[in-house]
Amino acid sequence: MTEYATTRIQRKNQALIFEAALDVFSSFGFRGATLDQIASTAGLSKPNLLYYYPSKEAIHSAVLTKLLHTWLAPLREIDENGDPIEEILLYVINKLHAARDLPRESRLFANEIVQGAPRIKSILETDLRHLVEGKVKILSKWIKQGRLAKIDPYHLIFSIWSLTQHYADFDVQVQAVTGHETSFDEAEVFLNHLYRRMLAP
Amino acid sequence: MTEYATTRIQRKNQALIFEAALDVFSSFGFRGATLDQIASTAGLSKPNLLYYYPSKEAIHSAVLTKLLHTWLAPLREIDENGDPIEEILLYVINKLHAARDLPRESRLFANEIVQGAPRIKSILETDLRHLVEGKVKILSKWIKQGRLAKIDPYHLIFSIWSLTQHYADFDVQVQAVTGHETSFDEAEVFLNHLYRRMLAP
DNA sequence: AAAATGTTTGACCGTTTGGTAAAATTGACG
DNA sequence: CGTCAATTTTACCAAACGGTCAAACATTTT
Repeated sequence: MTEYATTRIQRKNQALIFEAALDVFSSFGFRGATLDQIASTAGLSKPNLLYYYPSKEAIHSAVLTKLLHTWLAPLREIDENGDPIEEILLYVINKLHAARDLPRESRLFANEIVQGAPRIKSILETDLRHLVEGKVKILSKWIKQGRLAKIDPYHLIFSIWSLTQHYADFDVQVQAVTGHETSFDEAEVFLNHLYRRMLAP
Repeated sequence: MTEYATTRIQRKNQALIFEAALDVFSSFGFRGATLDQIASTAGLSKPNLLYYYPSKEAIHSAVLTKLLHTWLAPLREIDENGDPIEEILLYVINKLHAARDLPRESRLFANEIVQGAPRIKSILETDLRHLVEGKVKILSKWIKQGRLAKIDPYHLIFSIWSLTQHYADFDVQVQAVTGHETSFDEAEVFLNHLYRRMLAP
């Protein structure tokens, strides 16, 4: 580790740690996760874990920052030149699929944010805020052009986040209430109806 | 405490503990909360706290079960004999106001559920499930009568939960993105538009 | 006021937790 | 193969944690 290049072993173990940390942090939150748990999930000893990352905070921070980009990717794809309703619906469906395919990532952020986002608040206030601002401008333009219903664009984005991530973050509740595995197909039909109806100018 | 009647001091301290526990558990989750923190928030010593409740689990459980009823009250109010859309919108607005006025309660459950609801799963699978089942029947009837758009009633209820609780549970994110205190008035306008549009038959 | 009951506290305990030090082991490479 | 760096392990530490106990203090009851 004194050199700058990463060795084969480093790459392997960092990948193991990343997977394990994502698993454990997303299941139990920062405080609820323990280094022993992450270490044993990764198949390493605790001191070996701390050979790669200096602290629990460092692991958590590394996982969060690495995933933030992935997590925000669908929003970036909203295209100013596309059809307003189809662009938004594409975003909705992409987010829904992300909730289905990446539930750990969703819960990782949910855990962090529901507890006040102490470790990523600054990122939310800068990167996320700027990204949203840019997309809000596009949405506002579409509304002004009469191509979209007159709705608050911020709340539109919040609604997409909450409706899609709900299926990942509160999956236990969804399953407890319905009595069966969450049907993302049903959810897709529902959200499709909801957004087409509400967005029509 | 050997008698069954509660004394003046017991009532006072139990109220203090309840408030403190709600504060701390809703902010940090079960694992993240500590007895010392709850005790000092309540203005009591830790052994004194444990004089009233036998364990941390017991405090958490007491708070959860006591609040569950309050938390589910708005759903109970959906009236079979009312106007479908107005009944649902009343529920939406009631839930939104609950998110505004009782954010700690919202986060308490959010924290619990996002981590797999280990301590209330059985309640979700029985009480909550039965309650929702009853309301789903009403919604289904309304749909069959053509008084409501053809949507999945389960997902309709999930959508209301997620859209309203989002403003309490992910408030830091909402504030980080908008740059100002959450406007529940704006949210109300938005949700009113959303549900009227999507529910119209 | 004395007795009985209810309440509070300080001192303490065992376990878990995040983290460290140094020795032992493994791997890379001329 | 030998050497040096990279990796892993064993043993350990201090702090924080949930919880206990017996003694001290209040309050109510007789």
